[in-house]
Amino acid sequence: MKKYDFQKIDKKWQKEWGEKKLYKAEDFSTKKKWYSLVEFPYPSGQGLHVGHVRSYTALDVLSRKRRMEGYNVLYPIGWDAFGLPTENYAVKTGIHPVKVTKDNTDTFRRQLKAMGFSFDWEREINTTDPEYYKWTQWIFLQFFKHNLAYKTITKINWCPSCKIGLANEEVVSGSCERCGSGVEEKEKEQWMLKITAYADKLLEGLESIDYLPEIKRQQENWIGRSEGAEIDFRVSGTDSILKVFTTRPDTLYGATYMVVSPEHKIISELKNRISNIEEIESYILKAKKKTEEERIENKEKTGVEIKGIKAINPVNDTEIQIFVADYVLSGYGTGAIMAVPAHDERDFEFAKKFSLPVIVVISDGKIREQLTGAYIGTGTLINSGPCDGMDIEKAKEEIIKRVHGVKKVQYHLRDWVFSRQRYWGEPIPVVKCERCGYVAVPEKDLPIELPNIKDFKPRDDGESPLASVESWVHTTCPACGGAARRETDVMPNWAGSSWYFLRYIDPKNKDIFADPKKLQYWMQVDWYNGGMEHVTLHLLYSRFWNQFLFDIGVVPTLEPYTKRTAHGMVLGEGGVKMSKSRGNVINPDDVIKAYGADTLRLYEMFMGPFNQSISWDSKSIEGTWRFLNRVWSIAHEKKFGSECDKKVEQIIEKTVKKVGEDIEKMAFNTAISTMMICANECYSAEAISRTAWEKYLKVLAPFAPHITEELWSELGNEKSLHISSWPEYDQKKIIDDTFTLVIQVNGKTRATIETNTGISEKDAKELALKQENVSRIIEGQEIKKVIFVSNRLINFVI
RNA sequence: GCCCAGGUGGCGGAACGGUAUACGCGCAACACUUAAAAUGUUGUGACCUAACGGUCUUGUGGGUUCGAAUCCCGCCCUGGGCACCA
Repeated sequence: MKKYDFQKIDKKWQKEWGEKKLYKAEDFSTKKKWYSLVEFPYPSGQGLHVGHVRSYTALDVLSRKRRMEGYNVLYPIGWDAFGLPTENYAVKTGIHPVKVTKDNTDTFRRQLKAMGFSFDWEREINTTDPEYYKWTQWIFLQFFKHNLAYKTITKINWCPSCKIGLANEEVVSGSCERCGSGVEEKEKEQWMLKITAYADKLLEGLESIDYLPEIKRQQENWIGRSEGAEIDFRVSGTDSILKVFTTRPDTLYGATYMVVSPEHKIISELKNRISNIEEIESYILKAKKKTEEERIENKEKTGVEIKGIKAINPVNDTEIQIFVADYVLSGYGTGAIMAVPAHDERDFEFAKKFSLPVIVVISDGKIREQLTGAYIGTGTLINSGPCDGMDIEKAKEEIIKRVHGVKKVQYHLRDWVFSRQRYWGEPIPVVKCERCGYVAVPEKDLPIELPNIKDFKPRDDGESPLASVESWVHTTCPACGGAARRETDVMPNWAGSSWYFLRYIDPKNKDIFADPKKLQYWMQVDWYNGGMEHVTLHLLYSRFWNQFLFDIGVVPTLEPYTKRTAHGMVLGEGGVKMSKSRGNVINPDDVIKAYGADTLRLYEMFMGPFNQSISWDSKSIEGTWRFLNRVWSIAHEKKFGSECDKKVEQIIEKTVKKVGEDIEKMAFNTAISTMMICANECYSAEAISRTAWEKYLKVLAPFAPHITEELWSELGNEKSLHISSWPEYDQKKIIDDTFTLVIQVNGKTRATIETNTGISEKDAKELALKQENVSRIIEGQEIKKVIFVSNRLINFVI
C-alpha cells in the first residue's frame, strides 16, 4: 500500500490556509464569538516542547470544532519573552536579548506553523515589544495611581547565585526555583503590588467560574483565608500589650502560656526587665541563621522562656509564662500566639517538651485519661468558668465579647514582590525625585524603553545593570521639573502574561491597550487551557490584574476566564522528565519529519487521558500513523456513491455522536479510539455512501486537519473542510435492532444471546431458559427472583 | 503532617452499578514476497481441560447489592500541591 505523502500535503494546505486567512478572527460578526486561549510559550533556545504541542492541539481541536459549528473563533498565539534564561544566555555570550528573542521566536513560529494549528497569526504578540510593554507599564501606572503599587523595605528572598530577589512563589523548598542554590534573606527596597487587597474578591470570584475543582482548591489554599480574632494580653506590671491572632478564641481558658516570634518587638521593648536577655539574644541569633531548608528538615520545637516578664490571660487574669520560639512566624498574624496545648498540635508538642501545663477546655463527651495529642475537634466547653457547657461556635462569640477582642480575617497570601534587579524586563515607569519622592512617568511618555547596553550582568551591589547607564538614569521630575533618577528595577516575568489575553483582542492599537468595544465583544475567554504549574502564580496574578482593570472601568468583565482546564505533562520514555542532560528530549521537528503533523497531533491526543501525565513512547506512535494510512487507503480504494452498508452507516452516526461529546469533555483518547474502530469497519465495508464518508472526514478534521482537507478536496469539494459544518447525527439510526442479552445466574454470566431490541421480560426469560448452559445450572433449583434489565441482561437468583 | 489526583493484561489505557481488559503498542502464526520491510488476516489476562466448559483476576481487607473496577468504611503504595499560617 502506498504511504500517504504527508510532507507534500502538510505544506500544501498550510500555505493555502495562510493565503486564504482561513483562521482569521473577525472583530464583530453576526456569528456567536468563541475565544480559546492557551498559555503562550516562553521562547527558549530549546525550541518547541512536545508538551506545548499537547496543549495547543487540544484547544486547536476544540477551536476547529467551534468554527465548524458556526462560531467566530479567536485562537491567538504570542510570545512571553522576558525572563531569566534569555538574559542569562546574554550574560554568557554577550548576544543581545533582543537578538536571542528574535531567533528563538522565529524557530517557535516555524514549528507551530508546521503543526497546522489554526492560530490567527495576524494577532501575534510579543511581551518584549515596546508597543506591547508600553501597556504593561501603563497598567502598572494605574496600580500606582490607585495606591496598589508601593515601594517598601522588605526582607526578600535573595538568590546569591542569580543575584536576584525572588518572589515567595519562586522559592521552592528553600531554594531558587531556577538554579537550585539556597536562598538567603536580605533587606531591600522593593516595588510591591497589593494583591492582598483583592484576596476576598479572588476567592469570591471562584464561585462564578468553571475551573477544574483541583484548580479552585489550589487557589483557595494559596490565598489561605482564616477567620478569627485579635486578643490583647497585658504584660504584667507594664503598659505593654501582647496582641495575638487566634482562630480559636473559644479555647482561651486553656491558654497556658504565650509564644512570640524571634523578631517580635516586645523583646527589645522590655529588654531591661528580661532577666535572661543574653540567652534570649543568642537564641534569636541562632534562629535567624537557620536557613529555610533547615527549618523544614528539622521541625523539632525549640524555644526559650523569657524570664522576668509574664502575661495575663484576659479571660481569667491568670499569669502565664512567655516564650520565644521560631515555630511562631513573624510574618503571619501578630507574630505572637496564645498557646493552647490541649487543642493545638504544635502547642502540645512544645508544652510536652518544656513540661508546661495543659488544660483541656473542649470536650467531645469522651473522657481521656492520658493526653497523647491535642484534640482539635468540636465539642462543648469545660474548665471554662461561666462558659462551661457552651458549644464552641457560641463560645467564640461570647469570649471575644468578654475580653474585648476584635474579629479579624487573616490570609496566607502576601503582597506580590514586583521588583527585579535585572535587565531583561519591563522598566518600571517611575522616577525618584528628591523633592517629590516617587513620581509616575506621564502616560504620554510611555513606553520607557530599555536602553541598549552591552553588559547585562547584575551589579554586585544587587542593583540592576540599568543603574550603571547614567545617561538613561538621569532625568527630570515630571512634577517639579527638578533633577530626578529613573527607577532601575524592572518587572518580574509574570507581568506581561498577566494581561496578554486582553491584547490579543486588539493587538495593534496605538491609543489604548484594547478598544473597549472589541473587549466587550470578545471577553471573557471562553476556555483557557494550561499547565497545573501555573495555577497559583500566573492564573491568580492574571485574575488579579483583570479584576483591578474591571474595577477602574477599563475591561468589561470581573473574571477573565470562563473555564480553565489543565493538561498533564509529557514525560520522556520511562516516565522521567525530558531534559537536555538526560538526552531524552523529543523534538517535534523530528517527529514531523518522520510521520507528519497529523500523526503527531493524533498521537499526543491518543496516548492517554488529557489531564494525566504521560510518557513518550516512540513505538506507540506507529499506531496513529497506521490509522491515518488506513484512512488514506479507504479513501482511495472505496467508491463513495449513494449506497451504504447499514452497519457502516450506523457506526459512522455513532462515531459522530461520540467524538462530538468526547471533545467537549477533553476525552480525546476515547474519541480517537472510536474513530479507529470506525475506520476498521469502513475498511472492510462493501459500500460507503459519500454522505457518510464526508461525515467521517468532518469529525476527524479537527484532529488531523491536513489529510482530511486533502481527501475532502479530492472528493471535489471546493471550499475548505474546516469551514464546513459540523455533522449532525440521526438519533434513530444509532439505535440497534438487536443487542446482546446477557444471561446471568446469581450474578454470574452463563450465556449471551443476540436478540431483538425491546424484547419483553417474559420472552427473554423463555429464551434464556432454553440455553443449555443456563438450564443445566438451574435444573432442580428453585428460582427465587428474576432481575430483568431492559435491553441488557436477565439474572436468575436461585 | 494536611489537601488533591491516581493504583485495571507484558506496556499506554477502555468500561451510565450490568459480558472487565474496548482502542493502540508489543508478541505469535499465516498470506503476499526470491527475501526482508510494508501491508493484510487471525490469535493474544492467568490457571485447569482433548474439547464443551469451569475457576480465578481491576493495590489490599471488610461492607452494601441479585450483581461492584465503579458506591461506603479501614489500610498500603505512587504522583502533584502546601508545609510550624496559630
